[in-house]
Amino acid sequence: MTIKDIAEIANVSVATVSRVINNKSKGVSDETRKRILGLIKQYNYQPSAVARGLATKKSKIIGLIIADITNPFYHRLVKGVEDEAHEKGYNLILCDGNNSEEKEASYLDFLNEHYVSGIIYNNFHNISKPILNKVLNSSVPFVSIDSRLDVPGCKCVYLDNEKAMYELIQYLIDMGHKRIGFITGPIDSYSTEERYKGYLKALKDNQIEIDGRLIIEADYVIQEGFNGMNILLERDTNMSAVACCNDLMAIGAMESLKEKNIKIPGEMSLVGFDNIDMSRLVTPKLTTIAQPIYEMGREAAKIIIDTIEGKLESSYTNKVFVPNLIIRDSVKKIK
Amino acid sequence: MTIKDIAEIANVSVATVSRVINNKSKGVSDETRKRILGLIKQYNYQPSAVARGLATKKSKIIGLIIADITNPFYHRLVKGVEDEAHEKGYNLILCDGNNSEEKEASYLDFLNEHYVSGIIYNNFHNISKPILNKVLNSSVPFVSIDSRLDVPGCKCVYLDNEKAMYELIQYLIDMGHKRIGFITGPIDSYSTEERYKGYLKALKDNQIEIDGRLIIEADYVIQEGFNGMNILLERDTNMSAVACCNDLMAIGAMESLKEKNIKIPGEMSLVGFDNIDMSRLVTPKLTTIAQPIYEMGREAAKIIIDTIEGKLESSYTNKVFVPNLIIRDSVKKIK
DNA sequence: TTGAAAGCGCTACCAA
DNA sequence: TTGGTAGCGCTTTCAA
Repeated sequence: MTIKDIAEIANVSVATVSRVINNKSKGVSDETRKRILGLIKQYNYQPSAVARGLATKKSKIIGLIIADITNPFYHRLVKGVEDEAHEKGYNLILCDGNNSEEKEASYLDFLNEHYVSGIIYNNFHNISKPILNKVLNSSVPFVSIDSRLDVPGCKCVYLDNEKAMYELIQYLIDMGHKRIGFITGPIDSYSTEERYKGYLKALKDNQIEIDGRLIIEADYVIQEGFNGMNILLERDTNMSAVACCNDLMAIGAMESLKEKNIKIPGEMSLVGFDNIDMSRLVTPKLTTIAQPIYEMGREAAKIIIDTIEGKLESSYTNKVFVPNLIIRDSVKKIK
Repeated sequence: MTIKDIAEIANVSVATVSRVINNKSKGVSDETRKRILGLIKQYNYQPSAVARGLATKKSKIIGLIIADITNPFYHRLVKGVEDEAHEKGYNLILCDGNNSEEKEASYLDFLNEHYVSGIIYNNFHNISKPILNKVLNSSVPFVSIDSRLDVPGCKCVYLDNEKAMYELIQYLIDMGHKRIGFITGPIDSYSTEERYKGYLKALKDNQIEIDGRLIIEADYVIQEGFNGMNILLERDTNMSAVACCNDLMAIGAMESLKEKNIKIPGEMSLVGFDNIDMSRLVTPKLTTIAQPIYEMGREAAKIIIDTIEGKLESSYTNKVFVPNLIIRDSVKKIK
């Protein structure tokens, strides 16, 4: 069933049918419109998105590239993007970049070949030159989530990560901790870098010496938190607390401590970042930073769609979200 | 940059260029082929998937509809589907049906309008008539995951859920439990139904009386496990163990028990189903059933692609995977 | 308000 | 081995 069939049945031209399926307000009489709508329903006609795409060079699709679908951080983000998109009549193609540049590139090509109308991008690492060039060349609206890009025309939505980590560390300090371990994510990433800054600044502002032996770079997965804590524990650093750059690593660190029968928070305090579901289900419940991740997803989708539809106010810059400290049971007050 | 541009630059016809981008083995001399390939690279030409789609009525896309991306059960499934698809040159459109028929329908339309070549489908509930009709009418290859459909031409991949639950309950019985609570998923679903059967059969085979007050129907999320356990606890049933139809609900049940200071497994044993990551991170670590979910995803993708490419052996029926009991710390042996 | 027709970028068939 | 070209299902411009 094509537009031509409907046109023939309705005894009108395809142009007229096209006008009604595209909801053009003028150019077709109410009577004709109603009749055609009826036929469309009756014959269950669905216009080919592919043919429309070819004719218009547009689609109602937005592509969402994320680093790893296995990471619980993304789920509410995806929901947020999807809910917003769906409400506005857009569909989502979700791509798991798998933290691989090759895979990201392949997805970017795929999205372009399908004339997607916009791309929302995320990665654990800073965006690489080749990838960025691909994006810039394709000239589809692009928003980056969870990192700040200094690229003209590219909007970003992210958390104030420096502030977040600063608050978290300040909390630890307020609880009496001075020797604070730090397990970071990959350091070549905007959000990690900012969190690192927050850590350093909090220590500095409290006149606490920075000790490189307390700092470990890891990779945002449970296993790496586990390994990181093991290494930290081997170094004789006299630390009383460890801050992890995400909850997953904090949970890994927790496993490491449990394995060694080190009591949390009795002998070691621990904090995470993200407030994933798991963080309140482990024992002890993890103190962490909540990101309004669902809202961030929605905002990203909103920006993309407004851009696509030419509705984005020219004054719009980036959107920075505010962190929220969630105090639970994994930190002990020490003298 | 279109095929026409390349053809002009190369001084050949578009037909020839088409032959080389489609890797047609014959019809192009090696020399011409090499030259065109060079040009394509040089000008960074990407054929329009949309135009190809229109011309061929096909795409290299397979659609994956899942019930809820928030459920950790799906992540490895998605990875499995994706890895297999990617290796074979297909791309994935991931759709979160959100357990809503309306949303599923809308995604199905979307996928059809984009000429996807195959659809992999999952849902917590049994597939509804309208949805099934949509699928059947569209005549794209269709495989159902995690449930068994008796529809001609539709292949299914799923776990032997009855056997799995039977083993789990038998294990509980072997550990001395007789009064065993059961928190099910939505009962109008193939996998849940099978698990229910397994529960009943295990009790029966061991001459244990079935008590309806021990059984609660819930909805596969943490909160429902929590509520379910609350209700079970209010009924004076003298139960010593509870089996949940997934880990998420078991974890919710665990929260309920902890809240009431009921020791696990000291005073109440608990088992889950799925072996999601979380199940080994909670305290106590959860005894559960592992599904080879990544492999199930791969298999589903393999079937779909083989079907698309006409390579599926006509003898192929459904693929049933074997469960694996994972014994951890949440069950106590009683006399 | 309506229709005719060109064109979107490809594929595939038929001829050369 | 190559090229010409109709056609895929739609949108959009121009004319009626």
